[in-house]
Amino acid sequence: MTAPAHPTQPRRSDATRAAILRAARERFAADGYERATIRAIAADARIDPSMVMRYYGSKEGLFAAAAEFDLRLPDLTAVSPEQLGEVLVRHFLVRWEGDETLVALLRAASTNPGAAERMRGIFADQLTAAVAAFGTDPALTARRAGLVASQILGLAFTRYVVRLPPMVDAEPEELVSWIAPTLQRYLTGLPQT
Amino acid sequence: MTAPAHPTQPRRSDATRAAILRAARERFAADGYERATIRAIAADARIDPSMVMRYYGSKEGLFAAAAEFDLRLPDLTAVSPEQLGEVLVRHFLVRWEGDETLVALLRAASTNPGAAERMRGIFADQLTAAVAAFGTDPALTARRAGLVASQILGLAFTRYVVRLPPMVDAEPEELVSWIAPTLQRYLTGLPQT
DNA sequence: ACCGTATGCCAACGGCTGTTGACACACAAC
DNA sequence: GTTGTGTGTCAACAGCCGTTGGCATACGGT
Repeated sequence: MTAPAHPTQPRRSDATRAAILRAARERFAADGYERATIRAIAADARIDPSMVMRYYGSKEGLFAAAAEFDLRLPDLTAVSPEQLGEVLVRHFLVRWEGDETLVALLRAASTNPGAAERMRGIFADQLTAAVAAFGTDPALTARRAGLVASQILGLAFTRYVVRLPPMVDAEPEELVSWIAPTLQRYLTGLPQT
Repeated sequence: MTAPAHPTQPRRSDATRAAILRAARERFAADGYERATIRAIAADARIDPSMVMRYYGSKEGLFAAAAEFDLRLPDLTAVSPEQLGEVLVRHFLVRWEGDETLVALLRAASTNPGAAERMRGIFADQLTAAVAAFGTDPALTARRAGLVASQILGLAFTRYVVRLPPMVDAEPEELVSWIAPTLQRYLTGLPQT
C-alpha cells in the first residue's frame, strides 16, 4: 500500500494492468482458455509473464478479471411490448460486435468449468432478471430466458466462433429481421401456437 | 498388410481401435480438444498411449476419426411442409442425446480450428443440402440453413455444454414445442412478417 | 518346427506450460 | 543522500504434453 492521498490515487502500474487485460481478452477471444498462454498474453502487452502473476495471481484470476461482463440490458418495461424481440437482438448484436469479452467468455465456456459457471451466472441472473421485470407468468420466466439465451448464444456461436459463412456474411439488420420474431415469441408467446 | 482372404478380414486389433475411439469421444465431449489428453484417453481404453499414435498417427488424426459424423437428416421432401420444424428439432434432440460425438465436436470447435472447419462442413454440406432439397428460393437456401444451425447449435450449447438450468431441466417435447415454430419460420417463412 | 508380422508395453526425448524467487531500477518521503 | 516501496526483468523449476524408438510377445501361414 502506498497509502498516499485519500482513497485511491491512480497508480503508475494501472496502464500495465490495463494492457494485460486488453491482451488477455484478445487472446482468450481468439484462442480459448487453454491455448491462450500467459506468455503470449504478456508478449502482446510487452511485459514479463511474471507481472501477470503478480497482478492477477494466476491464470484463473486473470481470466476472471478479463471476463468480467455486464450485458447492459435495457429496461424492458420501457420498451413497447411488440418490439421486445427486435430491441433485444439489436442490443446483443451491438454489444457483441463492440466488445470481445463475450466472445472470449463464449469460447472459454466450452472447455473451462469456471467460464461455464460465469456464463450461467450472466444469463441466469442478468437475463432472467430482465425478463422477470416485465413479468408475465413467473413460472415461465426462467424457461423464456433460457430459450432467448439459446438463440442468442447460437447466433454468437455460429457467427463469431464457428464462423458459418451464411451467418458471417449476413448484415446485422437482416439478422435482426429474422431473429427478432423468434425472441418475441420466446418472451411473450406460448409454445406451439 | 496381412493380405489374408479377400478384401478386409477383421483384424485382431479392431477391438482396440474401437476402444480408443470410444474413449476419445467421451474425453473430447467432456473436456474439449486440448484438455482431452492422449494419455487420459489411452488410460480409459486400457492401452498404452503409443498405440493411439500407431493407429491414428497423431492427436489431430485421432480427433478426425472420433469426430466423423453424419447428421442422418431425414428426407425433408417426404415431410408434410407444415411439420418441417417439428420433425427437425425432434430429430436433432434424439440424435444428440444418443451420440456424444456431436457434443465432442461442439466443444472442440470452440478452440480447435480443424474442428471448427469440420463443423462448418457438416452444417454447410449436410444441412444446406437438406434445405435445398425441398428447394424454395435458392438464393435464400444458405441463409435458411445458417439460421436453423444457429438455433440448433444454440440449443445444444446451452443444454449440453454450458448447461443452463432451464434448458437442462426442460423435457425434450417441451423444447420441441417451443423451438419447432422457430425452425419452421427459418425454413419456410420470410424475415419480420 | 520356423519365420514374418501384428500387437502391445516401456522408457525416454524435447518442448511448452504455469508459476516462483532473486535481483535491478525508479521514484517518493524524509 | 538514504530508505522503503512499487515496478519490472531474468532465469529457472517442476510438471505435463505429444511423440518416438526399441524391445518383448503372440499370432498366422507354411
